Order: sequence, then C-alpha cells, then structure tokens
Amino acid sequence: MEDRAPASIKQFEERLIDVSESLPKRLRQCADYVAANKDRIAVSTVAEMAEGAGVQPSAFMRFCRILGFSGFSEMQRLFRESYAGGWPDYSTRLKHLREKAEGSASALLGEFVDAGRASLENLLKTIDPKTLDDAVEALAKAQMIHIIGLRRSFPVASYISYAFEKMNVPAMLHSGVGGLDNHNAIRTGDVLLAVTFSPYSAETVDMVEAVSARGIPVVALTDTIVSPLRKFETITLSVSEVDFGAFRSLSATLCLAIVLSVAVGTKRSE
Amino acid sequence: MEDRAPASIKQFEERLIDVSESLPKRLRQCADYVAANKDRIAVSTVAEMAEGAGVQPSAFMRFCRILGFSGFSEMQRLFRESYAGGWPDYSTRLKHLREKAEGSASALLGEFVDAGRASLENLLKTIDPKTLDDAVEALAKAQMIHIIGLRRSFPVASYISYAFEKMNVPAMLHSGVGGLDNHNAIRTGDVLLAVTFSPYSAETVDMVEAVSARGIPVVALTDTIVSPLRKFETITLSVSEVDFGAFRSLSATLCLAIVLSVAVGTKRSE
DNA sequence: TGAAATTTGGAATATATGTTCTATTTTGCT
DNA sequence: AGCAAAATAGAACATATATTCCAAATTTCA
Repeated sequence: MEDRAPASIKQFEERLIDVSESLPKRLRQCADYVAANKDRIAVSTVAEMAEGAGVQPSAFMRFCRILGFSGFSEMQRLFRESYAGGWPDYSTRLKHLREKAEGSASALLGEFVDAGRASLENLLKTIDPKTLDDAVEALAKAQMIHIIGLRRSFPVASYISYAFEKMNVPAMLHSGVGGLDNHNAIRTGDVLLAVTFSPYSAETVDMVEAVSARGIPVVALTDTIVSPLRKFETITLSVSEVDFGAFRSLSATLCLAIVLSVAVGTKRSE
Repeated sequence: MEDRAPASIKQFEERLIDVSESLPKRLRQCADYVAANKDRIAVSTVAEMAEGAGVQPSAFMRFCRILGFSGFSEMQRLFRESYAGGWPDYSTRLKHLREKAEGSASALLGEFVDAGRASLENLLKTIDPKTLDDAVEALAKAQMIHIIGLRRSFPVASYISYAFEKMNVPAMLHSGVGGLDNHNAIRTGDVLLAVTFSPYSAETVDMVEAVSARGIPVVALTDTIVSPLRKFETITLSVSEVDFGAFRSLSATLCLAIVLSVAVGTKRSE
C-alpha cells in the first residue's frame, strides 16, 4: 500500500513506529499486539495473530499491507528467515546474564526477575483458597470498601483503588494526604481492606484496631502470619515475598491485589 | 504408528535417538537432518524439510509418524509451542475466562500468577541492556529526579518514589494532588522519569513534551515501542505486560522499576 | 535366483490458511 | 442533523501445504 516492504527487523520496527501514530482503532490494536509479540509472527497463522490482537483476520491483513508487505505471508517470511536458531532458554539466559554482567544493571534485572518468579510460584502454594473466597465475599458484600496502605504498601493500595474505580466498585483510598484521616467515613456495612508489610506503619495498625473494635469486617493483606494485624479479627491473606537485599519485589503482592480486585468486581456485577 | 507422540522436546530427542538405530536409508536421512536442524521445524514446511534432508515429502511424513506423531503438523506444533515461550496466549485465555465468568477466585489467581511469570520472563528478552544502562546513568547524574505517573501508572511512580527516598536519592513525585502541577520545580540539571501506559494520560505526555522541549533529559517507562512518548527524545524502556481488560498485571513493570531504583541508588552512592 | 516384504517416489487429494470482496458500521466534516 | 469518506466484519474465494495412495523400485531371505 505504501512504498516497499521492510527488509529487516530493524526496518520493520522503524516502520511500525512510523506508522502507528495515525492508525484507526483496529489497526492500532494490531500494531500494539505485534509490538509486544514480534516473536510470535514467525510461528503463528493470521487467524492466531488476529485473535491475539482482538481483530478480524481481514483487519490484520490490512495492517500487513500498511506496513508495506503484500500480505501476511510476506511479513511472516521476514521473521522466519531472520530466525537464526532460537534464543537460549530462560535459565541459561539468566545464568549468562549474571556471569557476564556482574554488578551491572542487567545483572540486577536478572536477579529481580528471578526473585519475582519465585515469589509468584510461592504465592500459589501459600494462599488458602478458602480464605481467598472469604475475603472476596466479604468485600463483595460491602457497601463501601475503604482501602488503607501507607509507605511501602501505598503502591498496592493505590493500585487496588484504581482497579475498583474502573470496575465501579465504591471504594475510598485513605492516603492520609494533608494529615487528614477520615476515620468517620467508615460506617456500618462497610469493609476495610488494609495493606501492610514489615515494618508495619502505625497509622494502618491503629485504623484496623479502631475499626475492628466497632465490629466492621477487615480484610488484611500482609506478610507472614505474625504481623501485628493478627491479633484483631481479620480475614488475613498473607504473602511472603522473596526479598533481594533490602528491597521487596511486589510481584506476588500485586498479583494477589489484582485477583482480589477482579474477583470482587465481577462478583458484584452479577 | 508406534505408541504416543512426544509431549516435550526432551521426549522428542529421546525418541529420535531411540529410533534412529534401525532406519532405512531415506528415513535415516530425515533423522540426521532433523537432529542437526531441530530449530527449523517450527518455521518450515514439510516440503522444505524434505528438501533439506534430500528426500520426498512423503518420506518425511513417514518419518514423523515413526516418531509417534500423527503427521508433520502435530510435530511442528510441538516445536512452535515451545518456541514462542509465552504460550498459550494469556490475553486471549483471560478474555475467555471472563466471558465464561467461571473464574473462581483461586482459578483467577492461577491465571494471574502464570501471566506474571510469563511477563517477567519476557522482560528479560525485551529489555536492551544498553538502554537500561543509559537510563541508569542519566538518572544517576541528575541533581533531582522528577517522577510522574498517573492513574494506572501511579502505583509504579509511587513505588519508585518510595525506593528513592529510602536510598537518599533526591526525588520528587508529581502526583497532581489538588490539581497543582509543579512544572516549575523542574530545573536544568534535573531529569524526568515518566511512567505511562495505554491509555496514556494526557498530563504525563504534556509534561514530557514541555520538559523535553527545554532540553531536560527524560527517561520513559512505557509499554511497547509505539507509545506517544516515542516522538520526543527520551530514553525509552518498554515493557510489554499481559493485561486483563483494563487491568494490568504490573509484575514486569514493577520489577523493572525496582531494578532502576536500586541501580541508580547504588551508582549514586559510589 | 525368484518370490515376498519393504521401501520409495511422485502424483492425487484433502485440508488448512491466506487473501479478497462487499455490505454494513463508524467516523469526520459541514 | 445529514452527507461523504473511511474503516470494519464476515463470508466467499484462492492458494499453499499437508496428507494419502499406489505403482515402481529395492531389499530380504529361502
């Protein structure tokens, strides 16, 4: 459609960036999906690529032509030919990375990726399905969900807050901006979702104590079972995250946070 | 022909060795060629493989059956699936899951854990070490690091902000609380770290545009290479993450965020 | 050496996959 | 709001590719 077809992956990428500024909806989806899944082009059919991008095969075809190819086959040929023999698998790649790049940013990346994967794997083993269901049910029944999580837990709390908003779940994030803590906003019929990790911030623990004394249900997202929240009557989901140095990779925690949000959101919309 | 088809590359190799002792001439050629060119199976046609081995397509077909497959296609599927790493396609799987709405909380958890692990693995493949180093260096040299990331990117921005604070790196989080945007706080010698994902929030893009026009370096953390930040001169780290409708599992993104924070922190303290 | 069994080549067929076409929907503009 | 242009979905069509079949060639063994 435009000039000639890209002759290398590099040219292909340039072309993709070039073109994707001004693309209608469906074609944009193609561009996004392709950008994120270049490696699949070599081994997939148009139908698979189209489904992945969430469009019709014909739309994907148009996309190929906009990129300068005569069709999908020609585009695929480029990727098949440049496929030199596969990357090393994950574990060898990781090993390689650490050895040759000791102390560099890339080596760090390897470590954290590894830690994250281990944490996620561990999450599956440690989460009790029953407790998870209980938490979802409690939150789904709430008139309003109050979320608190400060300092290192704040990213998690703010993420949950965003997710709830998107799913039309009434929720309020207690961020303590300006030193205002709106304890009184929490009313009978509401539920508190508290997120806290060692070292546990006092404000969060205080809030849980106060609220739980009033008989309001509390769902807690915390590390290990010895957290200070344990002494109150809470539904406790504990996540043990693999640390690297002093830094906590939040992979597992955020994963659980999404699950909780989505599960609550879908349950409420039923 | 024989018993059942190999279910993994490992099994495939064992089977190949097993069988190749007692093979007639043409089939032996197939075995030899395949052993030396396993990687081509994923991206070739029977005709191509047959030609490579110096036999007729039909001979190659027989060879596939002797290995236990129903035909070439089945054998190829094995290699295609193991090639593309992150199979099956999580975004479509999750889409189906939501459509069928049969996702119990635990099932959801499984899906998201898988998705997170795939995203992390993918991160290793897509991040360019050179770009990562450049980003670390730019940030390490900054007098002050300004962080912006709104809406869905806010958890990431706030996490980075927390990490920098803990490492005594001068940083300022532009959260837009109260509608105040402190553009003027950004001065020569500073660096902007912008986090944004589709749909890209206008405020972030605007800030990048304004700041980059003033010649201030910008490091961008974004998804795919086609994000709107691309048109400015930024050091772009792109992360492709599996998402669930409007929800992004931030595993890979946060992992990169930690790496960036820690690398910058240690570099500055040297 | 000759008959039976096995292996092979190549054409015929079935199937999967890519591509095109057009009615319908959406978008952009006055 | 109404019109023209662009974009899209889905089915129809064309092509590439896998698979099967069988006659011819080769091997095996008495």
